Amino acid sequence: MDETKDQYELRKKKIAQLEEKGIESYPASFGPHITVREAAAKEEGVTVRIAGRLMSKRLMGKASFSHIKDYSGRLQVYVRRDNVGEEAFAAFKEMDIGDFMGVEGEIFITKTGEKTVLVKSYVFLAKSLRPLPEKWHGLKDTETRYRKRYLDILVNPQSSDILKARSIVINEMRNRLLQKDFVEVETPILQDIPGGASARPFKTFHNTFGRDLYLRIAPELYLKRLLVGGWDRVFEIGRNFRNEGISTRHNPEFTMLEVYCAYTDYRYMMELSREIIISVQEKLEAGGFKIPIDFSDGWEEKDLWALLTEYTGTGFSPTDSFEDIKKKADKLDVPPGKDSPDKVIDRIFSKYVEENLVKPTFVTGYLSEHSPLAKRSARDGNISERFEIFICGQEVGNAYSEQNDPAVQKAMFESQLAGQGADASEVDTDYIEALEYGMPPASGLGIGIDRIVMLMTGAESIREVILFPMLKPVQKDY
RNA sequence: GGGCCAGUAGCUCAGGCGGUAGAGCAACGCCCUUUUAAGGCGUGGGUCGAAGGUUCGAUUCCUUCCUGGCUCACCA
Repeated sequence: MDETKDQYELRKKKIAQLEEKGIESYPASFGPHITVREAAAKEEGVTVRIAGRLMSKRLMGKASFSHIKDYSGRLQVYVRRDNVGEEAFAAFKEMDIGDFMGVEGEIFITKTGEKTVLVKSYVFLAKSLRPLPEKWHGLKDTETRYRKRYLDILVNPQSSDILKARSIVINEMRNRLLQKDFVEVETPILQDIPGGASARPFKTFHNTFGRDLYLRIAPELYLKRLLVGGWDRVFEIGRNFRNEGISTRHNPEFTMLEVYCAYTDYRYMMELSREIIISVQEKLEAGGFKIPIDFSDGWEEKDLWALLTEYTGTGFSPTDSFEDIKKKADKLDVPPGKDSPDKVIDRIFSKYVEENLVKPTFVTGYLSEHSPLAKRSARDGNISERFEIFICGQEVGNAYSEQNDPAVQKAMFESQLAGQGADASEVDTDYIEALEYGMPPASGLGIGIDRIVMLMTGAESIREVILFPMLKPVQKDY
């Protein structure tokens, strides 16, 4: 039989059959109803109206048990010929798994103790033309899970949970900051001078202005302009774009929280970051998530150079010359390459130290020449007032006392530019001018939200915590 | 970009050291009014990732390519 060849064709024909019977295959709405979760909480005998997707169907001649799923959960429904009538029951038998329906009926409890809706009437709400992934194994193919995320979150509860955790994380961060009197702002994503970090930007073009623009690599310089304007406590949660490698920890667009607080220095940000992360953990745990790490322990401050010395067994000091560092890198089997000293240090750090920083740790002691936007330490001009947060061997945050001296800032920009060569953009003179009007002393913090969600959910890949991660574009005939 | 692994039915997976493939779920038909991975009997469904090569013959062997995953390099 040709008709049975293709499930898709068959289901399309069912739409025509519905229309013949005068049943709309894609009606506009269902009307008042409650969620599946709410319905499941009702007592026996209560009449409920619910709507959702048909996820299973166990048909026994003249009756059928099925499960209906909406965003709040699943509930069993029991459709009996004697309750809905012969015609409606025949139509129900024609429904496919994946179709949407709305039902009205009475709550009862089955022999096996499952709360169920004894359906009195139902309406067809939308047709599904393609068969859903397998009910037991779900959808496993990684590529398909990312490309067709709607199927992944539909049939794989663990995927859905991780991505919902993300929403809780962001909300909790936002709420905490709002409670503390921070103002949430949105600054430009399209920028003509991409600044605030060192990374290669994405380039785009504005037709009316006839000029190149860049997708931001960080919002930092705009947020600090707000400090100049007297907005003393600001934060932004938003997307940054960096035109660099993709890995299990890097997506070209990722979400950052950046916070700035006037009249405080980087020590304030230690407290704030700790508070934010712990409250996020508590919020998730309250929502039933099991967090694999205890974030309440740790939060010790450790010196970069002491850590390097401890874990490599080689003495490191901030006063080491580039030659010294290269020699030590060589001994430690780290290719020094042609990079600047901070990159070599970073590489040694990644290889020997990072994995040991399991408990939340504030790493301090970063060289000021490689932290152009940070203030120098009053005690040691070589060192910046800066820390990075490491948890579970991953860098999740970066903070410093903000450089607000326009002359020093300008000099830092210029020397940084000189060191970059071909890749360099230009000095953001507009930003320097803003500083010249005066910026209060302030501290700033950036937290990578994707990575926090990874830590909180135990996700192995950043792609598990981003709904639609960047994949190579393909032309595929589905 | 380098290395390793993978791609077989809508989904989850077997298999084949060369003779064009199987299971479960899903689908189709019949039976079944408390099932829950419902059950029973029966049926259909595949350019075995793509293209070349070797061969009488390739899904299987070889080469190249595509896609993905992990990993290294670079970055957050």
